[in-house]
Amino acid sequence: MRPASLRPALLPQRERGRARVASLMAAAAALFVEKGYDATTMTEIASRAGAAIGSLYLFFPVKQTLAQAIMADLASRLSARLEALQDRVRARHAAEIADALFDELAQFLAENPVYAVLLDLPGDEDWRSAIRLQRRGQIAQLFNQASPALAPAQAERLALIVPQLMRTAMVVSGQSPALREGLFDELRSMLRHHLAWQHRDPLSSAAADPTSSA
Amino acid sequence: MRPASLRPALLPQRERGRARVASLMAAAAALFVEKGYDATTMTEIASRAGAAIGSLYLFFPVKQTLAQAIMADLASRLSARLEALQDRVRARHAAEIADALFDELAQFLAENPVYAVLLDLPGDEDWRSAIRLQRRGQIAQLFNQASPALAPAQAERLALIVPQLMRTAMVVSGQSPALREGLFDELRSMLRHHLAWQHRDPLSSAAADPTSSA
Amino acid sequence: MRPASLRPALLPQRERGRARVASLMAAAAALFVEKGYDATTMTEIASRAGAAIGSLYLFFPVKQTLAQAIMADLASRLSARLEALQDRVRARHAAEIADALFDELAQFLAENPVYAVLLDLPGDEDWRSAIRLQRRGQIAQLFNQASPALAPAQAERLALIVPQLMRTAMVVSGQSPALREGLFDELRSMLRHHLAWQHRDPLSSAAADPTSSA
Amino acid sequence: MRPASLRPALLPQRERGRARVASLMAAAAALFVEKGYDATTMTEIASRAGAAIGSLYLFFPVKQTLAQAIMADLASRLSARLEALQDRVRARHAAEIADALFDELAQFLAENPVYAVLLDLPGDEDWRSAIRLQRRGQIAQLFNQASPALAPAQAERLALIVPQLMRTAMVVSGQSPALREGLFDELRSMLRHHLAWQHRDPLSSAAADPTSSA
DNA sequence: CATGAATGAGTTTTCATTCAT
DNA sequence: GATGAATGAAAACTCATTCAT
Repeated sequence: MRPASLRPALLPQRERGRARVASLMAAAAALFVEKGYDATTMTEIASRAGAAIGSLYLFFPVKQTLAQAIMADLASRLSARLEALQDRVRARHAAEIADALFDELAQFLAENPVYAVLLDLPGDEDWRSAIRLQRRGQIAQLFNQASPALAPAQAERLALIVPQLMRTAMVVSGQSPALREGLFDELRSMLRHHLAWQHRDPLSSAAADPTSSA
Repeated sequence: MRPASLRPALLPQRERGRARVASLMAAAAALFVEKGYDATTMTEIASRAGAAIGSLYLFFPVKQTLAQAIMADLASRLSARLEALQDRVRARHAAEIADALFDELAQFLAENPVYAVLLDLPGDEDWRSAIRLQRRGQIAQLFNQASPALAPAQAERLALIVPQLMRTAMVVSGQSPALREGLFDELRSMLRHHLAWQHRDPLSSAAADPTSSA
Repeated sequence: MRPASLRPALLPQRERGRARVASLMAAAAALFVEKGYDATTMTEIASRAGAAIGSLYLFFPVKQTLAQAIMADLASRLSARLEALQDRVRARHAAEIADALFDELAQFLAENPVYAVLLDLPGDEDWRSAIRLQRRGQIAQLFNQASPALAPAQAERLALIVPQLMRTAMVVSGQSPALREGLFDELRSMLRHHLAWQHRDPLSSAAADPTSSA
Repeated sequence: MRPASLRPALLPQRERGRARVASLMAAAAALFVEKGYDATTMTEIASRAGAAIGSLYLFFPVKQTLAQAIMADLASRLSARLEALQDRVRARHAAEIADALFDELAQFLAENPVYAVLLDLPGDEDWRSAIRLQRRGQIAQLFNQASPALAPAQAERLALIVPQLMRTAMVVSGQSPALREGLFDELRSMLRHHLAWQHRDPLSSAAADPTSSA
C-alpha cells in the first residue's frame, strides 16, 4: 500500500460524471452493508457499479474518501430531516419528541443501513467524530425545546441514547417480522415511559417508584 | 495452498502449550480491541505475545479460529455468570432482575471489551449466531422467572434489548467520565421504570399513562 | 484470506495484456519443465517473465490455474493436430496409422515437454481427467478408421497405449543420443509389428505365432 | 527451511525401534502414493503412523532420507526378485523372458506403487539414477542370456522399454477391470511379437514385413 | 528414545493504488 | 475523462526442521 495520494477527489463537472459518482457510491454502500467496509475491495465496488477501477479512483482517490463521501451525504440528509422534525415537535412533551425522533431515525436507518455500518467502524477518525457530534447536537436541541423543559444534561444524554436504541432495533432486522414489530414498540414505549416518569408531578415521585433500590 | 481448514487446531497437551495459547489469545484480544479485528495482523499478535508466527498458526490455523476461541471462552464465562445470577434473582420483580442483569453485563463488558468487538463483526457466521442465541435464551430465562410473571414474548424481547442497552453504555465509554456516569444511570433507570410501569397495579393502568399516544 | 476462487481470472482485453499472459505462461511452462510443478514458485515465474507478482495473480489467481491454462492451450493444439492427422490417415492400415501417430506425438512432446509434466502430476483433478479422456477419444477414433478395421475395444486400448509409449521415448531423452535414436525406432517398430501381426492373413494365424505360450 | 542437518539417520537398535521405522516408512509410502511426495508433509506421515513428529526425525533427519530409505528397500527387493527370475529363464527365448519379466514387474508395481511414484520425481538426484541404472543393468543381463542371443544394444534398449511398458499398465489401474485386463494382454503380446519377429528365420524377413515403410 | 511445542524462512495470495494509452 | 493493465508492500499461511523436557 503506497502512501495515500494527496490529489483531492475530483468533483464531477458534467451530468454524466455526477451520475457515475452516484452509482459508485451506491455500489460501495451496498457492499459495505453486505460484507463490511474492510472486506469490500475497491475492484469489487467498481465492478458492481459497472465502472473501471480507474474511474473509481478518478473520483475517490483513497478508499476512505468513499466512506467519507457516503457519510457526508447521509449526514446532511439526516440533518435536514431532523431540522424538519424540529419544526414539527417544537414545544411538545419530551416523550412525544422521543417518539417522533424514534420513528424518524428508524425510517432513516432502514433506508440507509450503511450509515450505521460506517459510523461504527473501529478507529476514531476526526470526520467520524464530527458527524456524531453534529447529530448529538441536533438531537439535544430537539429535546431542549421540549415542554416542560428537560435539564440540558439530560438532553445531552438522550442525544446519546436514542440513536443507540435505534441501532438495537436495526440489529434485529434479521429476526422474524413479528418479533421485530414487538421489539420496536417495546423500545419506543420504554423511552416514552422513561420521559414521562421523569417529568410527572414531582410530589408523587418518591412514593410511586416501586423499583427504587433505596 | 490447500484449503485452510485441513490443518486441525492443535490442542495443547502440556502446560507450556496451554500457557502459550492463553498468552496468544490475550494478545489477540487486546489488539482486536485496540485496532479492530481486520486491522490486526497475525504477525502483530504473535509478536505481541512474544511468540513466533508459526506458533500462533500451530494453535490457530486460521485467523478466524482465534476469534472463535476467544468468543467461546468468553461466552462460557458469561454463561456461568448468568447462571449464578439466575439463582440470586429467582422470583424477584422484573425490574430488579433487569437492574441486576444490567450490572452484571456492565461489569463483564468492562472486563472483556473484546466480547462486543467480536460479536459485532460484519458477516454472520454460524458460531456467532449460536453465541447470540444462547445468550438470548439465558436472559429470557432470567426474565421468565420474574414475579409477577412477564409474558414470555416480552421476556424474549428483553433478552434482545438489554444487551444492546449495555452496548450503548459501552460505546460512550470514550466520553467524559461525568457524562458516562449519568448515562449509565439513565439507561438503568429507563429499563427499571419501563418494567415497573408495565407491571404495576393493573387497575390504574389505562388512566395513569400520560404518554399514551392515543 | 477468503477462498481463493472468488477472484475470477481476468481475461486480458488489450494487446498488452494478451502478450503478458503469453509470456507468463511461457515462463511457467519452462520452469515447470526445469524444476517440476511443485518446486516452481509463483514469484519465480513472475520474475522470469519480467512481471510483478501482482500481474501474475491478475491473470492466474491460483497457481493451479496456470497449469490449467497451459494445458488447455496445449490440449487444443494437440487436438487440432490429431484432427489434421485424421484426414491424412483415413482408411490406412492400423500399423501405418500407429506410425504416423507416433511421429506426431513425438514431435508434439518434443516441442511441448510441459504437456507431459503437467498431465502426470499427482492427484486427479477433473480437468486433467477430462483432457486425458478427450485425447483417448480422439486417438481411438483414429484407429477406428483403419482398414482393415480394428475391434473397437482394441482401438480403445491403443488409445491408452500409444501416448504412454511416447512418454517412454521422452523419459529417456536424457540418455545418450545414440541410445535414444535406437530406442525410438525400437518402440515404433514394436507397435508397427504388433498391429501388422494381428491383422495379417487370418488363415496362417495360429500356426505362425512362434511365441504363443499355449 | 533451515539447512539440512548433517546428522545421519539413526539406525534403530532394538526390535521396537525397527518396528517403528517400518511403520513410519509404510505411512510415508501410502501418503506418497495418495497425494504425491511434495504434497505429503512430515507431520502427516508421523501422525498417520501414530508417532510424534520428533520420532520421525529421529530416524529420518531429512524428508528425502525417507524417500531414499523406501527406495533402497524396494530396489533391493526388486533386485532379489529379478535375480530369482534370472535363474528361471536362463537360455529361454527373448519373448519368453519378456513375458516373465512383464509379469514379475507387474506384480511388484501392484504391490509397491510407491516405487514408481518416487522414481519419477522431478529432479535427478544421484541415488535415483543409481537405482535406475542398477535395474537397467539387471534387466539387460536377463535379456543377454536369451537364446538365441540378442544384440547387446537391443538388450539395453529393452531394459529401458519394459519397465516403461509396465508403467503404462499401472497408469490405467484406475480404469474398468475389463479394460485393464485387455490392456495388460495387449501390452504383453505386443512385446512378445516384437521379440519373436526380430528373431525369426532371417530369410523370410523382407518379404514378410507388410508394414515396411520402404 | 520419545514427545510435542517452537521456530522462521519461504510461499501463496491480496488489494489499495498508480500508470500508460 | 475513461480504461484496464501493472505494481509491490504487506498479509495470511505452510512446513521442514530443531529444541527442551
